[in-house]
Amino acid sequence: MGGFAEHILHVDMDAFFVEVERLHDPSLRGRPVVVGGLGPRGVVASASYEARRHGVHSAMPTAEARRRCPAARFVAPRHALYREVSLAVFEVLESFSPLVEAISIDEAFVDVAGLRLHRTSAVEVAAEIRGRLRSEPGLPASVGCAATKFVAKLASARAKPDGVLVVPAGRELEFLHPLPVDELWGVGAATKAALAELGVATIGDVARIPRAVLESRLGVAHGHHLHDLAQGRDPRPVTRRAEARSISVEETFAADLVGRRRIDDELLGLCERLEGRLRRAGALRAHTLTLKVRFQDFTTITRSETLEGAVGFRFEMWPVVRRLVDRARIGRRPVRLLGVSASGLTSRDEGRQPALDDGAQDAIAAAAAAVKERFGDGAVVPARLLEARVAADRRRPPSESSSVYWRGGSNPME
DNA sequence: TCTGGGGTCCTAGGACCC
DNA sequence: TCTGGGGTCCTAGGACCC
Repeated sequence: MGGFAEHILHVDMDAFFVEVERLHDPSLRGRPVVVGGLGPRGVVASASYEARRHGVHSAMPTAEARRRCPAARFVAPRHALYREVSLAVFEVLESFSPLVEAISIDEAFVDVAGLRLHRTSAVEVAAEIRGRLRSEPGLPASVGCAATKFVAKLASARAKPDGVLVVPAGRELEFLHPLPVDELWGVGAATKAALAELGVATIGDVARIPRAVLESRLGVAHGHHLHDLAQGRDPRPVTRRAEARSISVEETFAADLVGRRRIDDELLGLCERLEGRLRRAGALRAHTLTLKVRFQDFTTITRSETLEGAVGFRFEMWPVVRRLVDRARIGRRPVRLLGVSASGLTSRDEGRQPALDDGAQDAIAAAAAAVKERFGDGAVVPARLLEARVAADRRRPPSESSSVYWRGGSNPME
Protein backbone atom coordinates (compact mmCIF):
# COMPACT_ATOMS: atom_id res chain seq x y z
CA MET A 1 0.00 0.00 0.00
CA GLY A 2 1.03 3.63 0.16
CA GLY A 3 0.50 6.29 -2.42
CA PHE A 4 -2.85 7.59 -3.48
CA ALA A 5 -4.57 4.62 -5.09
CA GLU A 6 -6.69 4.50 -1.90
CA HIS A 7 -7.68 8.15 -2.18
CA ILE A 8 -11.22 7.86 -0.87
CA LEU A 9 -11.49 8.28 2.89
CA HIS A 10 -14.56 7.45 4.90
CA VAL A 11 -14.42 9.42 8.14
CA ASP A 12 -16.79 8.22 10.83
CA MET A 13 -16.96 9.79 14.29
CA ASP A 14 -16.91 7.24 17.14
CA ALA A 15 -20.07 7.24 19.32
CA PHE A 16 -20.54 10.84 18.25
CA PHE A 17 -23.37 11.97 20.54
CA VAL A 18 -21.73 10.34 23.56
CA GLU A 19 -18.36 11.92 22.83
CA VAL A 20 -19.90 15.37 22.40
CA GLU A 21 -21.62 14.97 25.77
CA ARG A 22 -18.29 13.95 27.31
CA LEU A 23 -16.71 17.10 25.92
CA HIS A 24 -19.20 19.10 27.96
CA ASP A 25 -19.26 16.87 31.03
CA PRO A 26 -15.94 15.17 31.84
CA SER A 27 -17.62 13.08 34.56
CA LEU A 28 -19.06 11.00 31.70
CA ARG A 29 -15.59 9.84 30.64
CA GLY A 30 -14.41 6.28 31.21
CA ARG A 31 -17.82 4.87 32.11
CA PRO A 32 -20.82 3.51 30.23
CA VAL A 33 -22.94 6.31 28.74
CA VAL A 34 -26.15 6.06 26.74
CA VAL A 35 -27.64 9.00 24.82
CA GLY A 36 -31.27 8.43 23.96
CA GLY A 37 -34.92 9.19 24.62
CA LEU A 38 -35.63 8.98 28.34
CA GLY A 39 -39.41 8.64 28.03
CA PRO A 40 -41.36 5.37 28.06
CA ARG A 41 -40.97 5.02 24.29
CA GLY A 42 -37.41 6.29 24.00
CA VAL A 43 -34.70 4.48 22.07
CA VAL A 44 -30.91 4.59 22.19
CA ALA A 45 -29.35 7.08 19.77
CA SER A 46 -25.72 6.49 20.72
CA ALA A 47 -23.98 4.18 23.20
CA SER A 48 -20.42 4.42 24.48
CA TYR A 49 -18.15 1.45 23.88
CA GLU A 50 -18.30 0.65 27.61
CA ALA A 51 -22.10 0.36 27.29
CA ARG A 52 -21.85 -1.65 24.07
CA ARG A 53 -19.90 -4.28 25.97
CA HIS A 54 -23.10 -4.88 27.95
CA GLY A 55 -25.07 -5.46 24.76
CA VAL A 56 -26.45 -1.94 24.40
CA HIS A 57 -26.70 -0.63 20.83
CA SER A 58 -28.46 2.15 18.97
CA ALA A 59 -32.16 1.79 18.12
CA MET A 60 -32.63 -0.40 21.20
CA PRO A 61 -35.45 0.74 23.52
CA THR A 62 -33.96 2.72 26.38
CA ALA A 63 -35.85 0.56 28.86
CA GLU A 64 -34.00 -2.49 27.56
CA ALA A 65 -30.68 -0.63 27.70
CA ARG A 66 -31.36 0.16 31.39
CA ARG A 67 -31.94 -3.52 32.04
CA ARG A 68 -28.72 -4.52 30.32
CA CYS A 69 -26.55 -1.83 31.75
CA PRO A 70 -28.03 -0.31 34.90
CA ALA A 71 -24.70 1.32 35.79
CA ALA A 72 -24.74 3.51 32.66
CA ARG A 73 -25.43 7.22 32.75
CA PHE A 74 -28.49 8.00 30.59
CA VAL A 75 -28.51 11.36 28.84
CA ALA A 76 -31.24 12.98 26.71
CA PRO A 77 -30.03 13.97 23.24
CA ARG A 78 -29.19 17.62 22.47
CA HIS A 79 -29.39 17.74 18.71
CA ALA A 80 -28.73 21.45 18.36
CA LEU A 81 -25.41 20.95 20.15
CA TYR A 82 -24.48 18.00 17.92
CA ARG A 83 -25.25 20.06 14.80
CA GLU A 84 -22.96 22.78 16.07
CA VAL A 85 -20.07 20.40 16.78
CA SER A 86 -20.71 18.72 13.43
CA LEU A 87 -20.02 22.03 11.71
CA ALA A 88 -16.60 22.13 13.38
CA VAL A 89 -15.90 18.55 12.23
CA PHE A 90 -16.78 19.39 8.64
CA GLU A 91 -14.63 22.50 8.77
CA VAL A 92 -11.66 20.28 9.58
CA LEU A 93 -12.50 17.90 6.74
CA GLU A 94 -12.93 20.73 4.25
CA SER A 95 -9.55 22.15 5.22
CA PHE A 96 -8.05 19.00 3.67
CA SER A 97 -10.12 18.77 0.50
CA PRO A 98 -13.02 20.55 -1.17
CA LEU A 99 -14.42 17.13 -2.11
CA VAL A 100 -16.31 16.32 1.07
CA GLU A 101 -19.58 14.40 0.85
CA ALA A 102 -21.62 14.48 4.03
CA ILE A 103 -23.54 11.26 4.68
CA SER A 104 -24.94 12.25 8.03
CA ILE A 105 -24.23 14.52 10.95
CA ASP A 106 -21.12 12.52 11.90
CA GLU A 107 -19.92 10.80 8.77
CA ALA A 108 -18.43 11.81 5.41
CA PHE A 109 -16.44 10.74 2.40
CA VAL A 110 -13.37 12.80 1.60
CA ASP A 111 -11.50 12.47 -1.70
CA VAL A 112 -7.89 13.41 -0.97
CA ALA A 113 -6.42 12.73 -4.43
CA GLY A 114 -5.68 16.44 -4.71
CA LEU A 115 -3.06 16.15 -1.97
CA ARG A 116 -0.87 13.71 -3.86
CA LEU A 117 1.81 16.34 -4.46
CA HIS A 118 1.92 17.34 -0.82
CA ARG A 119 1.77 14.06 1.06
CA THR A 120 3.25 10.63 0.47
CA SER A 121 0.05 8.64 0.90
CA ALA A 122 -3.68 8.82 1.59
CA VAL A 123 -3.10 6.94 4.86
CA GLU A 124 -0.86 9.74 6.00
CA VAL A 125 -3.71 12.18 5.34
CA ALA A 126 -6.08 9.93 7.29
CA ALA A 127 -3.75 10.01 10.29
CA GLU A 128 -3.49 13.77 10.05
CA ILE A 129 -7.27 14.20 9.90
CA ARG A 130 -7.71 12.02 12.97
CA GLY A 131 -5.11 14.01 14.83
CA ARG A 132 -6.78 17.29 13.97
CA LEU A 133 -10.24 16.08 15.01
CA ARG A 134 -8.73 14.80 18.25
CA SER A 135 -7.29 18.20 19.09
CA GLU A 136 -9.76 20.74 17.65
CA PRO A 137 -13.28 19.64 18.40
CA GLY A 138 -11.55 17.04 20.61
CA LEU A 139 -13.26 13.92 19.27
CA PRO A 140 -12.19 10.43 18.22
CA ALA A 141 -12.83 9.31 14.65
CA SER A 142 -12.17 6.19 12.62
CA VAL A 143 -11.14 6.28 8.98
CA GLY A 144 -11.30 3.77 6.16
CA CYS A 145 -9.12 4.30 3.06
CA ALA A 146 -9.82 2.62 -0.27
CA ALA A 147 -10.11 3.18 -3.98
CA THR A 148 -13.93 3.10 -3.86
CA LYS A 149 -16.56 4.58 -1.59
CA PHE A 150 -18.25 1.47 -0.34
CA VAL A 151 -14.98 -0.32 0.46
CA ALA A 152 -13.80 2.77 2.37
CA LYS A 153 -17.06 2.69 4.32
CA LEU A 154 -16.70 -1.00 5.20
CA ALA A 155 -13.08 -0.36 6.17
CA SER A 156 -13.94 2.41 8.63
CA ALA A 157 -16.50 0.16 10.29
CA ARG A 158 -13.76 -2.41 10.88
CA ALA A 159 -11.31 0.26 12.06
CA LYS A 160 -13.56 1.23 14.98
CA PRO A 161 -13.06 2.45 17.56
CA ASP A 162 -10.42 5.09 17.04
CA GLY A 163 -8.46 3.47 14.22
CA VAL A 164 -7.53 3.50 10.55
CA LEU A 165 -7.87 0.68 8.06
CA VAL A 166 -6.56 0.72 4.50
CA VAL A 167 -7.78 -1.75 1.91
CA PRO A 168 -5.03 -1.74 -0.72
CA ALA A 169 -6.21 -1.13 -4.28
CA GLY A 170 -6.34 -4.42 -6.17
CA ARG A 171 -6.92 -6.48 -3.05
CA GLU A 172 -10.55 -5.49 -2.44
CA LEU A 173 -12.04 -8.94 -3.09
CA GLU A 174 -9.85 -10.57 -0.45
CA PHE A 175 -11.23 -8.09 2.03
CA LEU A 176 -14.84 -8.17 0.84
CA HIS A 177 -15.70 -11.77 0.13
CA PRO A 178 -15.52 -13.23 3.65
CA LEU A 179 -17.76 -10.46 5.08
CA PRO A 180 -21.45 -11.14 5.83
CA VAL A 181 -23.81 -9.71 3.18
CA ASP A 182 -25.59 -7.35 5.49
CA GLU A 183 -22.39 -5.38 5.97
CA LEU A 184 -23.00 -4.10 2.45
CA TRP A 185 -24.52 -0.68 2.30
CA GLY A 186 -28.14 -1.18 1.24
CA VAL A 187 -28.59 -4.70 2.58
CA GLY A 188 -30.93 -4.70 5.56
CA ALA A 189 -33.19 -7.28 7.13
CA ALA A 190 -35.48 -7.78 4.11
CA THR A 191 -32.71 -8.14 1.52
CA LYS A 192 -30.71 -10.36 3.84
CA ALA A 193 -33.70 -12.70 4.18
CA ALA A 194 -34.30 -12.74 0.40
CA LEU A 195 -30.63 -13.54 -0.19
CA ALA A 196 -30.63 -16.25 2.46
CA GLU A 197 -33.26 -18.06 0.37
CA LEU A 198 -30.71 -18.13 -2.43
CA GLY A 199 -28.18 -19.64 -0.05
CA VAL A 200 -26.26 -16.39 0.21
CA ALA A 201 -24.56 -15.48 3.49
CA THR A 202 -21.36 -13.67 2.53
CA ILE A 203 -20.43 -11.03 -0.03
CA GLY A 204 -18.44 -13.74 -1.80
CA ASP A 205 -21.67 -15.74 -2.15
CA VAL A 206 -23.35 -12.74 -3.82
CA ALA A 207 -20.49 -12.55 -6.31
CA ARG A 208 -21.28 -16.09 -7.45
CA ILE A 209 -24.99 -15.44 -8.15
CA PRO A 210 -25.80 -14.44 -11.75
CA ARG A 211 -26.81 -10.83 -12.10
CA ALA A 212 -30.16 -11.73 -13.71
CA VAL A 213 -31.11 -13.80 -10.66
CA LEU A 214 -30.31 -10.94 -8.29
CA GLU A 215 -32.26 -8.52 -10.46
CA SER A 216 -35.38 -10.66 -10.64
CA ARG A 217 -35.24 -11.34 -6.92
CA LEU A 218 -34.44 -7.85 -5.62
CA GLY A 219 -35.55 -5.51 -8.40
CA VAL A 220 -33.42 -4.34 -11.30
CA ALA A 221 -31.80 -1.34 -9.69
CA HIS A 222 -31.00 -2.97 -6.38
CA GLY A 223 -29.93 -6.31 -7.87
CA HIS A 224 -27.62 -4.70 -10.38
CA HIS A 225 -26.05 -2.50 -7.71
CA LEU A 226 -25.41 -5.41 -5.35
CA HIS A 227 -23.92 -7.46 -8.13
CA ASP A 228 -21.45 -4.67 -8.88
CA LEU A 229 -20.51 -4.17 -5.24
CA ALA A 230 -19.81 -7.86 -4.73
CA GLN A 231 -17.32 -7.68 -7.62
CA GLY A 232 -15.71 -4.69 -5.93
CA ARG A 233 -17.07 -2.28 -8.57
CA ASP A 234 -18.27 1.12 -7.38
CA PRO A 235 -17.71 3.97 -9.83
CA ARG A 236 -19.57 6.59 -7.77
CA PRO A 237 -17.39 9.64 -7.26
CA VAL A 238 -17.26 11.69 -4.07
CA THR A 239 -19.54 14.67 -4.70
CA ARG A 240 -20.72 17.51 -2.56
CA ARG A 241 -24.29 17.06 -1.36
CA ALA A 242 -27.16 18.46 -3.36
CA GLU A 243 -29.89 20.38 -1.55
CA ALA A 244 -32.35 18.55 0.67
CA ARG A 245 -35.28 16.95 -1.16
CA SER A 246 -37.60 16.90 1.81
CA ILE A 247 -37.92 18.30 5.30
CA SER A 248 -40.08 16.60 7.89
CA VAL A 249 -41.11 16.67 11.52
CA GLU A 250 -42.71 13.87 13.48
CA GLU A 251 -43.47 12.92 17.02
CA THR A 252 -44.17 9.72 18.90
CA PHE A 253 -46.44 10.45 21.84
CA ALA A 254 -45.84 9.08 25.31
CA ALA A 255 -49.50 8.05 25.34
CA ASP A 256 -51.60 7.32 22.24
CA LEU A 257 -53.88 10.04 20.92
CA VAL A 258 -57.60 9.41 20.48
CA GLY A 259 -60.05 11.74 18.75
CA ARG A 260 -59.88 14.37 16.07
CA ARG A 261 -59.47 17.27 18.46
CA ARG A 262 -56.29 15.87 20.06
CA ILE A 263 -54.90 14.94 16.66
CA ASP A 264 -55.57 18.39 15.23
CA ASP A 265 -53.90 20.08 18.18
CA GLU A 266 -50.73 18.06 17.74
CA LEU A 267 -50.70 18.52 13.97
CA LEU A 268 -50.97 22.25 14.35
CA GLY A 269 -47.87 22.16 16.54
CA LEU A 270 -46.07 20.01 13.96
CA CYS A 271 -47.02 22.44 11.16
CA GLU A 272 -45.51 25.18 13.21
CA ARG A 273 -42.27 23.27 13.73
CA LEU A 274 -42.19 22.51 10.02
CA GLU A 275 -42.64 26.18 9.18
CA GLY A 276 -39.62 26.95 11.37
CA ARG A 277 -37.51 24.27 9.71
CA LEU A 278 -38.44 25.52 6.22
CA ARG A 279 -37.65 29.08 7.22
CA ARG A 280 -34.26 28.19 8.69
CA ALA A 281 -33.43 26.10 5.61
CA GLY A 282 -33.59 29.29 3.55
CA ALA A 283 -37.27 30.23 3.42
CA LEU A 284 -38.18 27.12 1.45
CA ARG A 285 -41.68 26.31 0.21
CA ALA A 286 -43.19 22.93 -0.62
CA HIS A 287 -45.34 21.70 -3.49
CA THR A 288 -46.22 18.47 -1.71
CA LEU A 289 -47.25 17.79 1.87
CA THR A 290 -47.39 14.30 3.33
CA LEU A 291 -49.16 13.27 6.51
CA LYS A 292 -47.81 10.25 8.37
CA VAL A 293 -49.87 8.35 10.92
CA ARG A 294 -48.69 5.41 12.97
CA PHE A 295 -51.33 3.52 14.91
CA GLN A 296 -51.16 1.66 18.18
CA ASP A 297 -50.32 -1.60 16.38
CA PHE A 298 -47.42 0.15 14.57
CA THR A 299 -49.05 0.00 11.15
CA THR A 300 -48.17 3.21 9.37
CA ILE A 301 -49.97 5.04 6.61
CA THR A 302 -49.19 8.16 4.60
CA ARG A 303 -51.47 10.54 2.71
CA SER A 304 -50.06 13.19 0.44
CA GLU A 305 -51.26 16.06 -1.67
CA THR A 306 -49.46 17.93 -4.40
CA LEU A 307 -50.53 21.53 -4.83
CA GLU A 308 -50.63 23.89 -7.76
CA GLY A 309 -48.65 26.46 -5.83
CA ALA A 310 -46.22 26.03 -2.95
CA VAL A 311 -46.73 26.45 0.78
CA GLY A 312 -44.39 27.35 3.61
CA PHE A 313 -46.34 29.10 6.34
CA ARG A 314 -48.37 27.27 8.92
CA PHE A 315 -51.62 28.93 7.92
CA GLU A 316 -51.09 27.68 4.36
CA MET A 317 -50.17 24.13 5.35
CA TRP A 318 -52.88 23.70 7.92
CA PRO A 319 -55.93 23.36 5.60
CA VAL A 320 -54.01 20.88 3.45
CA VAL A 321 -53.06 18.80 6.46
CA ARG A 322 -56.68 18.79 7.63
CA ARG A 323 -57.79 17.44 4.26
CA LEU A 324 -55.15 14.72 4.57
CA VAL A 325 -56.44 13.77 8.02
CA ASP A 326 -59.95 13.52 6.55
CA ARG A 327 -58.67 11.21 3.85
CA ALA A 328 -56.81 9.05 6.36
CA ARG A 329 -60.11 8.12 8.07
CA ILE A 330 -58.50 7.71 11.46
CA GLY A 331 -61.77 7.58 13.38
CA ARG A 332 -61.14 6.65 17.00
CA ARG A 333 -58.16 4.43 16.38
CA PRO A 334 -55.39 5.25 18.87
CA VAL A 335 -52.50 7.07 17.20
CA ARG A 336 -48.94 6.76 18.50
CA LEU A 337 -47.14 8.95 15.95
CA LEU A 338 -47.97 11.88 13.72
CA GLY A 339 -45.69 13.46 11.16
CA VAL A 340 -45.77 16.08 8.41
CA SER A 341 -43.29 16.17 5.56
CA ALA A 342 -42.63 18.87 2.98
CA SER A 343 -41.22 17.91 -0.43
CA GLY A 344 -41.05 19.34 -3.92
CA LEU A 345 -39.10 22.16 -2.34
CA THR A 346 -38.56 25.51 -4.00
CA SER A 347 -37.25 28.83 -2.82
CA ARG A 348 -39.70 31.43 -1.59
CA ASP A 349 -39.88 33.45 -4.79
CA GLU A 350 -40.79 30.53 -6.99
CA GLY A 351 -44.18 28.92 -6.97
CA ARG A 352 -46.17 31.34 -4.87
CA GLN A 353 -49.85 30.74 -5.16
CA PRO A 354 -51.33 34.18 -5.67
CA ALA A 355 -54.21 35.07 -3.38
CA LEU A 356 -56.23 38.20 -2.79
CA ASP A 357 -54.94 38.68 0.73
CA ASP A 358 -51.41 37.65 -0.13
CA GLY A 359 -49.97 40.90 1.11
CA ALA A 360 -51.70 40.69 4.47
CA GLN A 361 -50.70 37.05 4.98
CA ASP A 362 -47.13 37.81 4.09
CA ALA A 363 -47.05 40.74 6.47
CA ILE A 364 -48.41 38.66 9.35
CA ALA A 365 -46.10 35.75 8.63
CA ALA A 366 -43.11 38.06 8.33
CA ALA A 367 -43.94 39.71 11.64
CA ALA A 368 -44.30 36.33 13.33
CA ALA A 369 -41.04 35.13 11.80
CA ALA A 370 -39.25 38.22 13.06
CA VAL A 371 -40.56 37.67 16.58
CA LYS A 372 -39.51 34.01 16.48
CA GLU A 373 -36.08 34.99 15.24
CA ARG A 374 -35.60 37.20 18.30
CA PHE A 375 -37.44 35.35 21.03
CA GLY A 376 -37.44 31.75 19.80
CA ASP A 377 -40.09 29.60 18.18
CA GLY A 378 -42.17 29.46 21.36
CA ALA A 379 -42.81 33.18 21.23
CA VAL A 380 -45.52 32.86 18.60
CA VAL A 381 -48.17 30.29 19.38
CA PRO A 382 -51.38 29.58 17.49
CA ALA A 383 -54.29 30.80 19.60
CA ARG A 384 -55.88 27.41 19.26
CA LEU A 385 -52.89 25.66 20.81
CA LEU A 386 -52.81 28.25 23.51
CA GLU A 387 -56.42 27.44 24.32
CA ALA A 388 -55.52 23.77 24.47
CA ARG A 389 -52.66 24.51 26.84
CA VAL A 390 -54.84 26.64 29.01
CA ALA A 391 -57.45 23.91 29.12
CA ALA A 392 -54.80 21.42 30.12
CA ASP A 393 -53.44 23.69 32.83
CA ARG A 394 -56.35 25.77 34.12
CA ARG A 395 -54.72 26.88 37.33
CA ARG A 396 -51.92 28.75 35.72
CA PRO A 397 -53.08 30.95 32.84
CA PRO A 398 -50.22 31.82 30.48
CA SER A 399 -48.42 35.04 31.16
CA GLU A 400 -49.18 37.94 28.86
CA SER A 401 -45.59 38.39 27.79
CA SER A 402 -44.28 39.79 24.54
CA SER A 403 -45.95 37.03 22.54
CA VAL A 404 -47.89 37.57 19.36
CA TYR A 405 -50.83 35.27 18.71
CA TRP A 406 -52.70 34.36 15.63
CA ARG A 407 -55.49 31.98 15.16
CA GLY A 408 -54.95 28.52 13.78
CA GLY A 409 -57.70 28.59 11.15
CA SER A 410 -57.04 28.82 7.46
CA ASN A 411 -57.65 32.53 7.56
CA PRO A 412 -55.05 34.30 9.69
CA MET A 413 -57.26 37.36 9.96
CA GLU A 414 -60.21 35.63 11.55
C1' DT B 1 -37.15 -5.87 24.31
C1' DC B 2 -42.76 -3.38 21.71
C1' DT B 3 -39.90 -0.58 18.47
C1' DG B 4 -37.11 7.72 17.77
C1' DG B 5 -36.51 11.13 14.33
C1' DG B 6 -34.67 12.66 10.19
C1' DG B 7 -33.67 11.49 5.76
C1' DT B 8 -32.98 8.92 0.69
C1' DC B 9 -34.34 6.04 -3.00
C1' DC B 10 -37.21 2.51 -5.42
C1' DT B 11 -41.46 0.20 -7.02
C1' DA B 12 -46.03 -0.40 -8.62
C1' DG B 13 -50.38 1.10 -10.10
C1' DG B 14 -53.41 4.50 -11.94
C1' DA B 15 -54.50 8.86 -14.33
C1' DC B 16 -53.83 11.34 -18.19
C1' DC B 17 -52.00 12.68 -22.63
C1' DC B 18 -50.56 12.03 -27.40
C1' DT C 1 -65.97 -1.36 -30.91
C1' DC C 2 -62.99 -4.61 -26.64
C1' DT C 3 -58.84 -2.36 -28.62
C1' DG C 4 -51.60 0.04 -28.53
C1' DG C 5 -47.66 2.00 -26.79
C1' DG C 6 -44.97 5.36 -24.54
C1' DG C 7 -44.15 9.14 -21.35
C1' DT C 8 -44.95 11.71 -17.20
C1' DC C 9 -46.89 12.75 -12.91
C1' DC C 10 -48.95 11.47 -8.59
C1' DT C 11 -49.77 8.42 -4.64
C1' DA C 12 -48.80 4.80 -1.21
C1' DG C 13 -45.85 1.85 0.73
C1' DG C 14 -41.54 -0.08 1.91
C1' DA C 15 -36.44 -0.83 2.44
C1' DC C 16 -32.66 1.21 4.16
C1' DC C 17 -29.31 4.49 6.46
C1' DC C 18 -27.45 7.10 10.64
